[in-house]
Amino acid sequence: MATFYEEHAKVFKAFCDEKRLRILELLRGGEKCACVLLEELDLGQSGLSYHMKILVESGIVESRQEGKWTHYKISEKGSAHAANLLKELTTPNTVLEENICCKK
Amino acid sequence: MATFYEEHAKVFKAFCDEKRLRILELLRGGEKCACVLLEELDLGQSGLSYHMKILVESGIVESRQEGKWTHYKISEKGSAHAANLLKELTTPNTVLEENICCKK
DNA sequence: ATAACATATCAAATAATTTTGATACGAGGT
DNA sequence: ACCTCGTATCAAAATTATTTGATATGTTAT
Repeated sequence: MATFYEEHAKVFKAFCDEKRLRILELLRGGEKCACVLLEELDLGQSGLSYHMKILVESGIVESRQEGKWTHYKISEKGSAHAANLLKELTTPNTVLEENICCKK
Repeated sequence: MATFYEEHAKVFKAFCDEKRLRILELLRGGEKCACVLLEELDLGQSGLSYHMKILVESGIVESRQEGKWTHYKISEKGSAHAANLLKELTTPNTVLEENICCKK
């Protein structure tokens, strides 16, 4: 199917998984480095890395490298984009098409 | 993991799948019955039913029975709830915790 | 250069989701 | 009551996502 469905789906993947929701909850408290997230979560190192990649690709989280550490935080821009997208996806189209259907 | 992560994840599952995004797009044009959706989509009858169930359970779509037909439309209430939730999940917590981390 | 550490990537195993076809259920028409 | 039609449910197969452990990459310190 067309590529922008994929793009949109990717954004919301951030919110579709319990582990990722937990991570976002932690990041609501401010920027955190991977080592801190690891301590708080029931996840192995590679598992965390996997989820962080999905979060970053969704645009909801941004990462910043500082020496050997990677810091993550919620992206305001990404969050705003997701919010706009959600609104768009659930708002009636301007085109007023009448649904003649199930004639009976 | 705790049950309200599941609840939240369920809401956004609506937007995580390309087929469902396509369905929502169709529903943006107004209420549609399953038979119409079936014509427009590359999906079998039971497949459509499967996705509609997920959409309804997310709260984003509501269904209405009319004789043997089921009509679906986007739920304003459900959409608003999702929008609020998204905002909540991406807005900094009030608690100003400082992250002493990676001391170096 | 080497060692130690933080994180990323890979591949295999496991689990969850989606698709598909068969069947069941409920409503309307005869 | 019986048949037909629209939709839902079920179970099996196919696909995709997640977890796990091993290894690779890049950074800093010695």
